[in-house]
Amino acid sequence: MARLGVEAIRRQQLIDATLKVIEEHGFQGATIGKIAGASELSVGIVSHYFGGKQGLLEATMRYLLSCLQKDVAIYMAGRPNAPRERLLAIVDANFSGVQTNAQSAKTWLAFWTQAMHSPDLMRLQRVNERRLLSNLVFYLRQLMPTEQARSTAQTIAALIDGFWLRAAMSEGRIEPDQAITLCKSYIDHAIQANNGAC
Amino acid sequence: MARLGVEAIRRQQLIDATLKVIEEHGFQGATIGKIAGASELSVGIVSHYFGGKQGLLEATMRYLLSCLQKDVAIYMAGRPNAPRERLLAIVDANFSGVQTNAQSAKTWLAFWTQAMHSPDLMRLQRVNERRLLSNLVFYLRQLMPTEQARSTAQTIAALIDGFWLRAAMSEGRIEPDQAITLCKSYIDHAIQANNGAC
DNA sequence: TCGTTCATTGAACACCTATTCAATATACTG
DNA sequence: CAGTATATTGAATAGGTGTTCAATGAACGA
Repeated sequence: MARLGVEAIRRQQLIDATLKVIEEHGFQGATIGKIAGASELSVGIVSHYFGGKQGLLEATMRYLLSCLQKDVAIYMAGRPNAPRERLLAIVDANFSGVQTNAQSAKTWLAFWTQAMHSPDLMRLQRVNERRLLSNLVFYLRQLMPTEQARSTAQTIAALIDGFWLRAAMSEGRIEPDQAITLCKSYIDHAIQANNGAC
Repeated sequence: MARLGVEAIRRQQLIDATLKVIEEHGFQGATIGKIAGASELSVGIVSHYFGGKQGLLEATMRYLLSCLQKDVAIYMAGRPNAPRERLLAIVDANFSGVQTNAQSAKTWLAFWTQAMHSPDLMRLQRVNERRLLSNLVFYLRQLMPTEQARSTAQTIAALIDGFWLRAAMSEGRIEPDQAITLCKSYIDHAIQANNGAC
């Protein structure tokens, strides 16, 4: 085995196991013992690579955020460079996680809840939120006045979060297609309202 | 002391203490010991009146839901009986909790998270969700076609949840006024779009 | 006043969790 | 093949949690 790669492999093993256990047993039921069992490693390895449970949870959230960021990049790369197309790509990317894994919404919600009492997690969450907002504002400003762009961005962000929340609550029977359709519908309405149409 | 009223008083004491402790220490940090301390009662009383910690948490969520329902009734009573007014009242009611207590959003989020792994809490959450949706659809149908009313209701519901989530995350620096304004703005846009205006 | 019922207490208990660290296994080096 | 460093283990530990229940306190009726 590649000696230098062991650490990276083990870390990812543990992060994957953490996601799996949270999905299955919830945030509260995600114990070191269960995570170690799911990763087929020992309980001691968590402290060795992450300094403790908290470190593993932070790393797991960081991983989820990086996946989201990567999805945004991918969806944008596959579309023409026009403001409206960029906005729709952002919506698609933000719901791609729901499509691939219905349970992942639960994990996000668990992290959000945990973040309120953990400054480190909260900071991560804030960075992600600001990135989404500034992304939205950037493209909306090319379609409407700055002030209105800001309001519309806030509304789109709330809409995305709201549909995620509903997806998490609906226990598998989610319809991300509907959420995407409604989000895009709102975006087009907001654009048309400023296009001087009529 | 009124002998027959003791039970009701104690139950409310414990529910109030639960809300206070969750606000302060989060859902995970809300232990029987802390709740008992905050209520100035003993740890044994929880099992006596609620059968255990889980029972107390369910009763607390039930209490929050009943408060929300009461708020909706109050805000509706204070406005004229017109579809648009009713819709705006629903928005106001759903954000009244944030205004009075910035931290209560955290408690809601904690309950949502908990609900995913507790069938009883999930059932309560579903009932509440359906009530909000059917309420919205009822009034929207008087302003637009049924199909569009359904979509708009879904969007409004997601918008409300999304702004609640952002309120919970923003750690006190929330601006419910802005959330209310944006929700109402969306409602008016949706109504005008179907009014054949232009 | 005494006896009875209801309300409340909180120490004792059993259970669970994260962390630690000496022992062991594994993989590289000379 | 030693020898050394690294990687991994998992039993032992310490701390914390919810629940129980015998004992105590308070209020009421006869």
